[in-house]
Amino acid sequence: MEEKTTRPGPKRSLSAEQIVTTAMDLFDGETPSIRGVAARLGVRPNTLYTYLPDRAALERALVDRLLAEADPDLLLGRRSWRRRIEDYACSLRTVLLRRRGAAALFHSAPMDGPNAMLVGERLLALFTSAGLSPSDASRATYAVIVHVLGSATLTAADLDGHTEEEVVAARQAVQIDPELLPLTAAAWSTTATWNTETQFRWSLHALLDGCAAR
Amino acid sequence: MEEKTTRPGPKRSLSAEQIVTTAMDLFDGETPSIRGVAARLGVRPNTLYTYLPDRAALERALVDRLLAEADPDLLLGRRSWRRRIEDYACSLRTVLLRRRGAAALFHSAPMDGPNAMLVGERLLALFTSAGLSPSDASRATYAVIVHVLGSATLTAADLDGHTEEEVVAARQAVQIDPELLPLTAAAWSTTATWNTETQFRWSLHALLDGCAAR
DNA sequence: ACCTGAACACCGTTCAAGT
DNA sequence: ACCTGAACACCGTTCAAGT
Repeated sequence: MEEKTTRPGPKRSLSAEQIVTTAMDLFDGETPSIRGVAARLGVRPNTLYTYLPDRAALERALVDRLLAEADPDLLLGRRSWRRRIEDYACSLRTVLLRRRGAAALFHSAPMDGPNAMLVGERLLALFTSAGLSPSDASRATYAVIVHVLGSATLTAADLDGHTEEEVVAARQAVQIDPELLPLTAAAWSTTATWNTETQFRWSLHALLDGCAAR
Repeated sequence: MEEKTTRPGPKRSLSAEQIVTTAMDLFDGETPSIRGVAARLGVRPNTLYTYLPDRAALERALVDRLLAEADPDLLLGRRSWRRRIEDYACSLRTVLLRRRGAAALFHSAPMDGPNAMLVGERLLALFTSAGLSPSDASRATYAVIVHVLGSATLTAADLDGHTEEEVVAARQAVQIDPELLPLTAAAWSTTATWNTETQFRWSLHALLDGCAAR
């Protein structure tokens, strides 16, 4: 009677949770594949279909895990509403950059899991406390989500396993013809740092300024 | 002597341009595949490797075509700098939503083609005209790019072939428990419209406000 | 110089069969 | 109830061979 973990079923050697956990350890530049996860678990690919309807279900579960890994509690506490949003946003960015291929998941899987809803609720609370109407708070919430995911995805693609320093150095080395693209050439030292946390914070800051002004 | 199209080579039945053009017509929810493009051209998959080094090259070419299709000339003219940015941004969003699977391309392929550079230069000019320093103009440019691509990608995933109206109606129908998520429940009528052009314009507007305040 | 046949190492998914 | 063997319909890519 003590070994009933979730349901009576006794023969079950796996679980959906275990599959998702295994998949979380398999990020390496690609989204974990059904066959890859099965191989890691020492099982045939089609075995996973006992626990998951399809690959999309795995992806949705991974999305929710990643949101939790960034620690939604960073949205609580007594720091300013802006600080709390920035802290969670940076944490999520870090999580998505550490697990290569994680950012891309958010663009094929809907964010409707429990952690997504929790993060949404807390962002709404923060924007409401900043004086926004419920409707504007909702719009601001999505604006922040778009920024974090869009930025993390582009940066993940650009890093592609290299460090931030390497990528910035490589971009700095590019020569822009000042005849053809004068402004691009003039601003290139900044443009070379587009995929850094500094840029991420700058644009998030600008976005929050614009939202707060509503 | 009149049939030399680009180079002397006489036997060549294809060209990289033709391959990319064929791929442009093949968007349907997935990124066009090497094998799919080859089949459409009535040729074996490996034939394409005569013209393209790999799939990544095809994707980079498609990204630049899509940027051009949105019409970078919308960034010119005598409308206000904000209007011009919003017009091009909305146009690019429309292009990316019309060609299903197009938005996802931007997250695997670098934006370093001629049209990407042109769009960048023009955005820099607009932000400079708004009073930003070269460095801030560069940061604002990337913030806008992140917003447009992030937003278009999330919306493309959410639409998945359905119309905006259908998706909004489906989200409106979702019931949120006001005990568990009071703010989410209260703001749900707005949250249901996250993937609309109205939301897109709202958050772009907020972002531009924040950038202009620098 | 260009195109192909054949192969390699992958995918997600289905379905009938075994235990 | 769970797992598997075998198969299906796909991928991108390589390489030796044909023209």
